[in-house]
Amino acid sequence: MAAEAGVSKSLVSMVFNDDPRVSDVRRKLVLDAAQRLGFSPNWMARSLAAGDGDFVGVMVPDLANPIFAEILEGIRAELRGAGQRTLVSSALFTDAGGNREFDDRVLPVLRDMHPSSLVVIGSVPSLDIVQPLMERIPTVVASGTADDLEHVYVVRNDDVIGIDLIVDHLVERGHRRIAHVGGAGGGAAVNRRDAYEGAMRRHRLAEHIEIELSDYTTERAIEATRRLLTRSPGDPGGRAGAVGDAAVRNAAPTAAGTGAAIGTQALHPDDVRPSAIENLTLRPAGERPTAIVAVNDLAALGVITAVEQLGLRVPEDIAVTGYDDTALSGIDRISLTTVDPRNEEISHETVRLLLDADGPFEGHRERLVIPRLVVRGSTAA
Amino acid sequence: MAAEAGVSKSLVSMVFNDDPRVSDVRRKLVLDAAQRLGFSPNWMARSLAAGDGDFVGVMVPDLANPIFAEILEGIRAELRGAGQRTLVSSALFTDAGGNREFDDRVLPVLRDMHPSSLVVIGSVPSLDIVQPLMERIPTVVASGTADDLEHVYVVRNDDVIGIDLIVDHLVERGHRRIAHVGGAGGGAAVNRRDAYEGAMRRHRLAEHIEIELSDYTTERAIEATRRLLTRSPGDPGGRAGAVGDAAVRNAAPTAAGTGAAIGTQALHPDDVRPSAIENLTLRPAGERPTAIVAVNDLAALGVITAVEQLGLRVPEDIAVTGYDDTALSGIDRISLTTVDPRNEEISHETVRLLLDADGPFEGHRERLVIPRLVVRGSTAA
DNA sequence: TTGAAAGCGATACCAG
DNA sequence: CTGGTATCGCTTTCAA
Repeated sequence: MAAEAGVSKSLVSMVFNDDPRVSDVRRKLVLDAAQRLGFSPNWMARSLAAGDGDFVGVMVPDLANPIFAEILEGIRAELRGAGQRTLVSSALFTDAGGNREFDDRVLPVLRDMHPSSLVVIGSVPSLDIVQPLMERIPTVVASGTADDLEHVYVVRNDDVIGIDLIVDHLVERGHRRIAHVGGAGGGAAVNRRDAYEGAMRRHRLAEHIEIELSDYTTERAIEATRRLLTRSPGDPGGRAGAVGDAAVRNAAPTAAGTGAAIGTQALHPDDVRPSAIENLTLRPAGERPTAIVAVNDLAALGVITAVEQLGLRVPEDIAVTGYDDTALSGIDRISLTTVDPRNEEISHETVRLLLDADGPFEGHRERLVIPRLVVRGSTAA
Repeated sequence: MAAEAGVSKSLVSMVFNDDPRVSDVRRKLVLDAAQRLGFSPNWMARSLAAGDGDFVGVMVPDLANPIFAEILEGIRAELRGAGQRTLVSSALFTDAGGNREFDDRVLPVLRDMHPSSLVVIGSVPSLDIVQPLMERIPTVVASGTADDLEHVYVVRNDDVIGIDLIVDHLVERGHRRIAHVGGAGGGAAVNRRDAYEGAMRRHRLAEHIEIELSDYTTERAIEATRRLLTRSPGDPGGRAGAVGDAAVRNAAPTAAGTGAAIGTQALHPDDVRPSAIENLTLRPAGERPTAIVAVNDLAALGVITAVEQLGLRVPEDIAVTGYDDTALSGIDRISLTTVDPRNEEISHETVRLLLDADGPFEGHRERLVIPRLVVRGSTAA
């Protein structure tokens, strides 16, 4: 290559590194020769020698989750716009039990490639495995949590505001017995559950707080909703036993209880339709909730499914809300009232932070994006 | 590191490469020292020196598409099970116009990393950019097409069988005027359209062949269905003018016509609900199709939406089928009859081929997976 | 078996 | 601007 251009190795290197000290003549000489030979500098060698991969590493936990995919594409687009090279790595995998784990064969690769900064999408289990990396380069967690983690910036939507919008909306529509399906599965679930309780108290509806544990999946939400709305024959009056101003019932121990499956997408409700459904007795209309706030859209789908399988109608008998404003909720047949977490804004802020930063972040910071209520048919008057 | 263990550099290298020639004593010596120092060989340097990255590169076109995500996860799981390191790279991006293009900043990186084999998920535009790579290492395209491309193995479901299953099923249910929405957008669309025509002919229903052009998106399918089922006031009798045994009407030139958006997921039908819907007149019941075969599930969703917006019912007035058996179709509220392309099988075959191969493939081969019909409510009797 | 030396394909620094 | 040399962190060949 150096020979073809009739120049020195160093000059070639300088040209490809946009060194301002090379003359236009020489530059063209080198570039032309490169064109002729189809040469482009070996990225590995460069990265090895320079100690900087010159790219943004993006770690995404679960590509099957449309929310993460959406944020990912947003970030990639922004980064591209900023002239940054982006390498996506799914160093995470889901094992047989549905748990999410690091692939420790892939992680070292990412480290050795020397990303100049790091984006983690979603809450990752045991983020501390990437800790050494985060201490060296600017890292931001987009749409996830990273409690107490130093040197990390978190950009996410404000779940408290989002849930407030939902509850306010339902109360405005006249609902008082508003229940929550969610709370399990880590990540935003806890925030949303707390926000639900807070909003209910704010509206002086503390006595109607009712939480049925479910994670982000449609299946668990179906089960939770069934528990919420029925009373098994052998359990007469069981619902009346709630103590204090909050009735929290725990799910039977399932795989979901083991901190599994953050936002896993698994939508086949067919699989869980129980033949035992006739054995279940509905709670009386005057006692059961008239509205259910689901932790996310996928769970809301489960809620709707369960409600209808129990012979009730949405929204006439029970209003349902989701969270995330996934493509799902916009479908006519679903038409789900939900919260738009403004993922574009999250992507945008994430990239902005990354580009502004040089060197790792100091301390732990959070940037909260204001979400937006999207009213649809599932809460129609 | 070599110092810590009190051995030479080469010995360390040999240990980490599982060279059988090192003594157990020395091996333990090195491994212990590595443990103490938290050392692991630099992957880049190794790859640079050895000229082999020792990993499978996976290129995925569009992470927003749940089908690709599903196949990707399947492949990753299989590869992991086989002890292979997998690096996912989305060297593709979607530009402002919705077109899918290669990110030529990322591609060289993948090349320089020396993947030992390559998986391309979905049909990639201008696959020839990766050609030099494919000629060097075994490459298989999973669930996509790669016409005439040498040195490439293709694993995909058999669209002809899939569509045959669909049409057979509809005919069995008594349908005769069966239309098709699809044909545009590249990839499998053409196969499915041809298969539709073939199946119709086989059933002696050639005179009822009716194809309304749409790509894989919900939006285009809504538009196509509207065209299919209505006759605008200014176009009286226009439908009767079809010549020959096949009536193919072209979509008005839209962005979709430019070969854009293969399988893009964009499900917000809200955006396209036209105020002009009242101006449209339905084709008479005895003339319009009683069943619509959509090119995929996303499009089927559009078909359902359009049908219902026009005041017709699914399946009573018009039966609808999809393709792909995405999570969507399993939802109670949707309950779409569709074809399961058996993505697990595709993932499995893909990995098997990859592992069996050493060196690039000779010629161009295809492995067809037999799909499966999934009957649901959208074609209920 | 082991260890020393020569690359892999660049960058970085230095004197010219 | 040049050209030579050291370096990045490892593999590989080859003598000992």
